[in-house]
Amino acid sequence: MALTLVLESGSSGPSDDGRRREAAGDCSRPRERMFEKVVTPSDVGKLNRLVVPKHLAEKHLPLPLPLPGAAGGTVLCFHDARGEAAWRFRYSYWSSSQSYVMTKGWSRYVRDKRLAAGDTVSFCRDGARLYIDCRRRRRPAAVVPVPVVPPQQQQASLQAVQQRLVVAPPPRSMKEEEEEEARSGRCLRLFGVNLELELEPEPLLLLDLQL
Amino acid sequence: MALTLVLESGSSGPSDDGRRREAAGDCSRPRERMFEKVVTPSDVGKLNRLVVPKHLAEKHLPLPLPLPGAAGGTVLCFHDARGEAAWRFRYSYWSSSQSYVMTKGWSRYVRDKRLAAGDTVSFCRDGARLYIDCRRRRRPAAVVPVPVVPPQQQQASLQAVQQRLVVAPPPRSMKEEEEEEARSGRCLRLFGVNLELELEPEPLLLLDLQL
DNA sequence: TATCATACCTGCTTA
DNA sequence: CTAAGCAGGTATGAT
Repeated sequence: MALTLVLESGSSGPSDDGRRREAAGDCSRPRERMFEKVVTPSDVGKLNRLVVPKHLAEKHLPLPLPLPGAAGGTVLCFHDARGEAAWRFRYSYWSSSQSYVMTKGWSRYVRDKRLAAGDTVSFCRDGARLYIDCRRRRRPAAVVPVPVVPPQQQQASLQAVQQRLVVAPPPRSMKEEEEEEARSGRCLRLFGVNLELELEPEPLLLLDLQL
Repeated sequence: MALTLVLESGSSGPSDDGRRREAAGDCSRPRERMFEKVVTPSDVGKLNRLVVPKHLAEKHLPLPLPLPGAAGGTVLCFHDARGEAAWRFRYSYWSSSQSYVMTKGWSRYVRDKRLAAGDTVSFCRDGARLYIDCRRRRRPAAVVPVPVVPPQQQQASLQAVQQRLVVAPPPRSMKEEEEEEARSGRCLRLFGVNLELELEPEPLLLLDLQL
């Protein structure tokens, strides 16, 4: 269950491009931007693979060996936008479907980042170093305008909204997830609730509340 | 639909081990018993492979070459419990899943023996000679005790029971199936009904009635 | 083109 | 909690 809260941002005017990208998880810090993809349901589903559009793959990524089996393909190592973690994906060409795919390791990324259809993954490079990052799409959930209220009343407002929600089964390790989210900067912990964070073109603060 | 009939055995005292094993399809005639496996749906399905539990494989079977492709694996030749037929299976180690498998040839065995999930395959050896045998699982159907009745009343009893059963769709070739079953000694044709045969530790005659 | 066979892969499950 | 085993898959070449 997801709910989008729209709060008026305290900042005035359009935010600068760099800060917005940073908060949105776009990998603009590394030098060379390669490509992005808005992931499909298949990319984040049970097929455990990401299809890399052919023209992008051939333009930006090293050619994987077209051999079948373990001899074929390549293992690509991507760094997190913060350079902390490394993600290893098997990268192959599937001759049957004439397409380039990330296979092994991809499903873990989907799970760890809780990637959903419509989200965007972006690939960058800094010399030989590869980077991956992702950002949430704007959810098509109902937008609930929340009036700006004094801080002492905010908790009460959130609780009122929460009471209208059905709580989904909790993830395996709540603590782990919260910590990961907090570190990634894509989640804001507020009033004991993890809030997903997105910045819009408009000077709004969009909070995706995942319960 | 399956029904288990329990009849008191005419023989007195515990039956001798050899005869019981023989009737159950266990390969006790060859000297050294290796291991058994209750086959899973995957083992008899379209994956065309039998997973050999690792500890059993490493204890009893020769180490297959761990190379991929035709260079890897071994071909193992198994004799029927009667020593008549020989079954050749490719035996490999799949490093990706860390498991030992019988591949090529296995699906033919499944088909020829009409092996189903829950059935048991047993592997034995007599020196260098390898044996394979299988037996039907005991169906998890309700056990219906049938009192011992004079032979002239038995047919009537069975018919009375049959009337309470729902008849499942017939197998592909009934005649072929009956002949195969009769030859294998794993089925007893009685009153025009094929009965699967198992012997229990108790001096009971257990009949699995498959309708 | 359909089917089979090999070799990959992965989420559960459990010790 | 972690790691390993394995049941159940997919991908793709061979036939």
